Amino acid sequence: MANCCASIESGKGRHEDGEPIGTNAAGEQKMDVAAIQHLLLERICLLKYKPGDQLKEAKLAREFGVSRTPVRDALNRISHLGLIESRNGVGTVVVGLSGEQIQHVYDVRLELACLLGKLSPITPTPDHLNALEDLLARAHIMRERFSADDYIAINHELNALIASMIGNTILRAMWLQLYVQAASTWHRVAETMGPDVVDALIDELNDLISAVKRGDAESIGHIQRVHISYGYIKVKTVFGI
Amino acid sequence: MANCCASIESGKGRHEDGEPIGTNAAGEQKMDVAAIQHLLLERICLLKYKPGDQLKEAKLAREFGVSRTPVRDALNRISHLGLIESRNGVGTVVVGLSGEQIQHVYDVRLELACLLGKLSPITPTPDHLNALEDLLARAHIMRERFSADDYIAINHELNALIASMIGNTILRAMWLQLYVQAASTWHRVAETMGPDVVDALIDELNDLISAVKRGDAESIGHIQRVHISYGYIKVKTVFGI
DNA sequence: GACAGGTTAGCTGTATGCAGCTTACCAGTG
DNA sequence: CACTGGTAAGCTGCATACAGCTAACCTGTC
Repeated sequence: MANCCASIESGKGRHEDGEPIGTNAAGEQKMDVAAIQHLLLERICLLKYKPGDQLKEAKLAREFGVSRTPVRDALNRISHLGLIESRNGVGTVVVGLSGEQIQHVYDVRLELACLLGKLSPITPTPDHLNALEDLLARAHIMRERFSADDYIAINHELNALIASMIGNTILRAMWLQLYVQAASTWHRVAETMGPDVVDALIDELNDLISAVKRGDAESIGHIQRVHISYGYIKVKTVFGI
Repeated sequence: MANCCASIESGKGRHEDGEPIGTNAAGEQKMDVAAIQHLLLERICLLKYKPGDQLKEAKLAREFGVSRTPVRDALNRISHLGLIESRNGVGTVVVGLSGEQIQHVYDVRLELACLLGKLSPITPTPDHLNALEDLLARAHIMRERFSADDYIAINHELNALIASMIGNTILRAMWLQLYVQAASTWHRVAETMGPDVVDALIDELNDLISAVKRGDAESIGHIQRVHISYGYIKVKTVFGI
């Protein structure tokens, strides 16, 4: 889970990869395209790759123990999200969405949240409840001692949990897509905000747990909407929109 | 526009492509990945490729005058739509969405339609009006003498026109994605329905023209919603949902 | 004639070499 | 010292050969 040896070079510091920096060269097992795709997206969401970072096909290929082809395939499959951009002769860079695009993403997320409970929601199971309470416990721990990485991880898992309650497969796919598009921005904002965001997260988790206990799937979307709106305001402040 | 020599083999008839059937071998100019991607999607929407058809990378590569690599890239970039499926050793086939998936697509489309006028719509220009009136004229001509291909083409262009009035780029992308996902199904239904659908299309175009003349961007989404609902009912009848 | 098993054709997945394009770097000149 | 021009390194885009897999076909047998 805690993969700390991302194959990446940040911004300016072009320090000529001298082969084995942190990557245990032959230690990685072969991954297929789907796994690579998932991993790359996760690294973008979790800020292991930040806007401006350069994703080099050859280096990723070495890390994953495959050739450039599967890596290229994975990059192509996530290209439609607008989070990476490949330019011939230059490289493939992670791009941050423009202020306008962020606004568009959030505007749509606010509207889609209301649909979560409307379009064939999945009734939460005890597993869902347990997962939520686990996240709440972790959030409480973090309240004592803030960690941006932990906050990001909890937020990430929470989103996956919410998505698993969306019965409409198309809506779920869009929900996940919008999350991915917003995640990098929001997490960078949350980093700068510090512990303040934890309280909001705890409030949200408490609301969600309460709704799940009542079996009130309808409310989950609206709780999400509140949380998204909260994040939107913070994002707007930082970006001066 | 009227490209009638699609590189494709339908269903069973595996008639051993003997090189030059209808494809002017070297006549095609080189296309880049984006163009190939656009063309493939259009062919799926316009029923040049129907569910069950096999898209062979090598054959497409020959048609477009490139190697398999750009074709594979294009296929990868549209794979997230769920309209094609590649299986090792078998081939890449066009897949029709399941009944449930169609339902999900239409349920979301109905909701998104209401947002068209809500999230930063673009005020229609005289160009939009002219385009709509052109489509209406073509629809009236088709009323005399029905042509499934013409109906499909008009519907296709209309959708692009509507999309061009969506200011929120994210919403526009989703709108286009949902159209592509629904297009193949709806157009196959429309084929079987025959001339009946033309009257509905004319009604819709008249409503849209009226709204555009009033400068009523808000209404466009709701007119779309009515039209989508009309199609949904027909689709449900055919698919017995 | 029906059926079982091997064989073969053909497809996608992968690896790899080459071409084209950018950019950083460095030497030469004012 | 500032600036310009050339050069080289490195990246993605593309082409191609090969490996692995699947399914259809054909032959031999009962």
